[in-house]
Amino acid sequence: MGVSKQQEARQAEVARNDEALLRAARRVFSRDGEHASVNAIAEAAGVGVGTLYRRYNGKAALYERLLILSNQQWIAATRAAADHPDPWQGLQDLIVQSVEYGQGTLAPLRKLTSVPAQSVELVAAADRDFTTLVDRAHECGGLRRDVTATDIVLLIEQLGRSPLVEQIQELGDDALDTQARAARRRLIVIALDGLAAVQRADLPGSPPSPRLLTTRWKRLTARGPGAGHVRASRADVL
Amino acid sequence: MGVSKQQEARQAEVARNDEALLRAARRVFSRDGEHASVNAIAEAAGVGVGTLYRRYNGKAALYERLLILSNQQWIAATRAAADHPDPWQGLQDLIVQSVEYGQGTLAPLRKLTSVPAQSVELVAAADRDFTTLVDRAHECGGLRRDVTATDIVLLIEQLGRSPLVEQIQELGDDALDTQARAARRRLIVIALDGLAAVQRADLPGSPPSPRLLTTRWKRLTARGPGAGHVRASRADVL
DNA sequence: ACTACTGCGGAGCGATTCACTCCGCAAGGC
DNA sequence: GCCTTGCGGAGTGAATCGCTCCGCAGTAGT
Repeated sequence: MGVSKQQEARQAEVARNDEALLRAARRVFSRDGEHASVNAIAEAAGVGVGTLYRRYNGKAALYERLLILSNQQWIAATRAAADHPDPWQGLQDLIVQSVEYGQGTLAPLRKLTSVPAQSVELVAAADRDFTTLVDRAHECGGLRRDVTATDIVLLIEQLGRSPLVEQIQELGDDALDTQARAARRRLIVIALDGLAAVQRADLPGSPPSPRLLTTRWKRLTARGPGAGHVRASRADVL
Repeated sequence: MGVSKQQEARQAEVARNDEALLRAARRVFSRDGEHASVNAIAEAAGVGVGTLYRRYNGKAALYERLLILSNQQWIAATRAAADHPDPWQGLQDLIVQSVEYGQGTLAPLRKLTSVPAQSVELVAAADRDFTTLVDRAHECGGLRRDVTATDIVLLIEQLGRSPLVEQIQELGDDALDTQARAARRRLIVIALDGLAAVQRADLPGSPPSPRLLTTRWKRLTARGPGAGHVRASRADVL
């Protein structure tokens, strides 16, 4: 019954694999929608498909697990926001947090599974809390009055999927990834400023490099020597 | 050589088919990215695949055509915006127009084809015009100073793909589609207000119906009688 | 009435990709 | 030496892919 240090290390590795799987699954499901394939998920997680199927009964089960986690995130985030002394600041934090988590990005896959009934009532309650929070943000003078809770939910969904971040993620360059996320953060702040009733703070970080618009068109796999030069241009795509 | 009225009517129908094809192709490519299939495009356009292949050599050729049209839209839009007497208003119009056109949404398919060289230089010139426009919008006091041209391009791409609009489009309900687009328009205005240096106008239209969040989960095809009732809930997906 | 022509839908083709199974391997415990 | 645990990925039939091609409907010409 004793648990050796090796066993602990092994279990830790298992847990890391599991987390990588869930993270990769969320990314691929979000990016590819109903066309997401288990092979793509396993590859993105850096594991074999066998590992995926040892933990989940199939694609639908994995998706359902992600749904539950996402619901939990929403419930926890609304609760935390409601506890914030300043409703408007609490709402802003909630928006940033939810956008960066990708709240709402799993939507197009609902054909895969039906609702996990275990959390549907909790989510409904969280939605009510959220509406209350929006009302309080109105009353405290922080949130502009012509914006509704529905507007904000739509805004979160709208910002959750970022073409820039998704495309740059495929390049696998961590530094670039950080830049892309920082660039999106600026967009979020712009939107938040659009939500504000009054004053305005500076945009965070330094301005995004225009290279962000071109670097992502680089090929993932360098081909033979001499053919590796690819002119990147926004004109490639639009 | 005389052209009869029937022939004219026939050609008009052909032209309508062609436009439906392009419109559907843009929608499907934008929604499904690299997983977009020609069958899906033809079905969305309401034509057979044969009709698609009579006009285009293949998927790549169709995509390339869309790229060229998109480039032309960008070139024309930047030119028009540069001609606007008020740079800030011209920029705002450009943003709204480009977002609703879906400028930037074809990006993930670049593997299909290489750049259509015919317009790459024109696009580069349009990009320069755009940067100039942003500078002028800064100088005239309309655009907040810490926002760059890159920020705005990213913003256009970010708002171009709308989960709400895409999902509701699949329902095929025109009235609902109009509502969804109006709701997105509000998000655009919120973002534009976040870009503004000073004052602020009211959000356009009436607030979006919360039903927008649930209606889109309805099944597309009603099943047998008695099984048609589907509880729609945001909890289904997040 | 008959033929020629045009634009069309979609059945069908081989090739590819899908979700999923299963087996051999590596590494530590006993 | 043998068992257990966790793993990667080749292999499976089924489904879907891009694309071709044929039969059909409607009109013009004779």
